[in-house]
Amino acid sequence: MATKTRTTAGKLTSLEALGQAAECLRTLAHPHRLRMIQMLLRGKYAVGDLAEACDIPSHMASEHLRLMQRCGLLTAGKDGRFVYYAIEEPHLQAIMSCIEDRFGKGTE
Amino acid sequence: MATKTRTTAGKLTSLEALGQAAECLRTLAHPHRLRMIQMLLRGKYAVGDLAEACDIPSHMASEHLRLMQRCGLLTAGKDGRFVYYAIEEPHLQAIMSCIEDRFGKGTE
DNA sequence: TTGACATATCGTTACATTCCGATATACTTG
DNA sequence: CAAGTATATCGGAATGTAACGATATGTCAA
Repeated sequence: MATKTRTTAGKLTSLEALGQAAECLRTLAHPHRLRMIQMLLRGKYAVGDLAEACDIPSHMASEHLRLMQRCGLLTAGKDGRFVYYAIEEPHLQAIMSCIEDRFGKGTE
Repeated sequence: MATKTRTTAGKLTSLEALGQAAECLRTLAHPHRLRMIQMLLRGKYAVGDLAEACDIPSHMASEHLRLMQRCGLLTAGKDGRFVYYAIEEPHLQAIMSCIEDRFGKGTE
């Protein structure tokens, strides 16, 4: 067997916990969902606004938002006939910063 | 249509770029691959070590590592009959910190 | 060269996800 | 109440992904 070179030790996160993390990351890993998160990190938008920004029908936006809500990434709140989702997971800002740093914030 | 409340403005990342980001995140989003990355952030391990830590056959570890290499997350280097993968994407440390912060580093 | 080991690739099967049209619910206004 | 709008849910078709056994390549040591 090969050489194990321990440097910074410390316990590893359990595979079970990593499974939960993987579930969140998989939910995050969709271009339309990423755009919705990027928008919600910056302002307040209803489902229809997010759908329009992604160029998809609003019933599909609704499903994407539901998935993210189920993972605890977002929360939902009604205002009249509009539904506003908001960022719940605080680490989303850091992760989005990584993405913007690597893939660009949009050509100014 | 609903009210758009612009707060912090700035251009949005293109859907194309977000598609690439989503591809990377999808590759990341697997418990065994997350464990491999967590280990490689801390030390040097060969394929067999990573496979053993994930309790999977080494040919499957090899495939996971290949996927991560294709996304530019890892690089590979041979040493004799061993192959050592190493972190290439610098943001992996920040993302793993988010995961450890939310899901735990392992019970001490 | 032979045998043992480390890693990689191939082909298949089972399962999950995405997308879409159709339909349903909820709220507002006339 | 009826009509219009915003959002949500359902069912199926197409596609993608994970896991596995079998097999292949490459390296070392005798």
